[in-house]
Amino acid sequence: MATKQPDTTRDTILDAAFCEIHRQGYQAASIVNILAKTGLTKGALYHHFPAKQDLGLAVVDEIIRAGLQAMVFDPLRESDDPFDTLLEIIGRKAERTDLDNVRLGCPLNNLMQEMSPLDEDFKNRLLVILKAWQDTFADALWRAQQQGRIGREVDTRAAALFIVSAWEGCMGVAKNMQSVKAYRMCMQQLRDYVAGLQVAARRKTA
Amino acid sequence: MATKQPDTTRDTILDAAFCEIHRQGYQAASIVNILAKTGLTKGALYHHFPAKQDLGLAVVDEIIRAGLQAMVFDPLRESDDPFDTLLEIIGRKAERTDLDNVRLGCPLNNLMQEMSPLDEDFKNRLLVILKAWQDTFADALWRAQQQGRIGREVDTRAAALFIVSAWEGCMGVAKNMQSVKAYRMCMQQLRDYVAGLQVAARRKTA
DNA sequence: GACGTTACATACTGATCGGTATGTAATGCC
DNA sequence: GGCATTACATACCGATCAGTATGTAACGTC
Repeated sequence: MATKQPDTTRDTILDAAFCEIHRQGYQAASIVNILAKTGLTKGALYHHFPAKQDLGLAVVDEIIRAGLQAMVFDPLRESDDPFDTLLEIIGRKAERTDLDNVRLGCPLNNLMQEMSPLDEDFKNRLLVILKAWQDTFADALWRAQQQGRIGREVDTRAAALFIVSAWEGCMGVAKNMQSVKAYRMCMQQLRDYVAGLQVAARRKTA
Repeated sequence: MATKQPDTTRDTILDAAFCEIHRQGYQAASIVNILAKTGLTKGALYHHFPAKQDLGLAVVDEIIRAGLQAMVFDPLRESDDPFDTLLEIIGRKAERTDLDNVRLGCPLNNLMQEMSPLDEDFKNRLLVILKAWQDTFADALWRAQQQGRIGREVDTRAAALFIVSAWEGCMGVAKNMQSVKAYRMCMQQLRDYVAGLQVAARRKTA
């Protein structure tokens, strides 16, 4: 490091923190471990982040949320053919996920499971992402419905919530199995479910 | 406590440990917290369990696994009408789940997400439960298929894996939302998916 | 009813944690 | 080019952690 570059330093810490939190979870993530990866010291970290929680929340906002926004939310919102785009996103996600992704799981889901019952701030930040995800899917399904691609009887918000849930569930189970194959099999089932929305009226089973 | 009852003491510790782990996660679960709930001391705990990990694994085997066995696995395996029983289990689970259940989430899923990448012993024990779950569902679907209740084109093992995944995903997402309503909505979608297996041939979307 | 064993209680240890107080060098501004 | 201010580094602190060493009382066996 030639000179002082505070923005770069901050990003370095943020990236290392994301990595450590992704591997160990937030609570087990060690400040000294994070710093060891960066070659920096506590002075640098606590200059940019007042406390460990601020670092964790910054990871949520600036890495996890931003990543989902770029990979899923934006493409879907900007698509003129949201139904096919949704199917494509699910399929591509299944294809591109490798063993490392499966091993560590979804960062969003990991943090939700760990932190939601323990910390209100985390819960609220994560909830914003989750709602945005559900809203994005619900909007895509609603537009698909307007386009006549899926049946009018489909409850788009319920379906959107279910897709997000199943999506995270697939990753969670595959993570425990440490199996890319299981993940793809599971995501294929989800894809079939979504594809099935476009044809037949579902029987009422209440 | 009148006299010494080693089995009772062990169960007391085990129950308190389950509760603490369910609330805090395994790593954040504090031995002293567990003991504080029981009124016992470290001497008692480390007499019955050589290390914290043994306590955690005992919770997995003797509480989580045994609970699922009694609530889900056994009823489904013993049922002569596995398809309706499966639908009933899903519906009853959605009905009986209250805010406390949603807040803390599924103990199995919590531990899978937290411990699978970190500890081989935990991963393997949890994997046994997950496989048993998938196998139970797959067997139920297979028998339903033999009975002509669901279509011959259904991949029973893939569907079973998906049901388990979506089940856990519903609870995980509802946990973050802290919403029983969202959980029930999500589980209803899962129920619809399962119910949908019995009628139409799914279109191939490969 | 002595006696070895089981079932605990008490007191302590080293390691690690997040966080802080303080020092210092680079930077931007005039 | 002095001079605050920013951007770090270093050294340290109290709290908490899992685990252990030791003591002691109840128990089963004869």
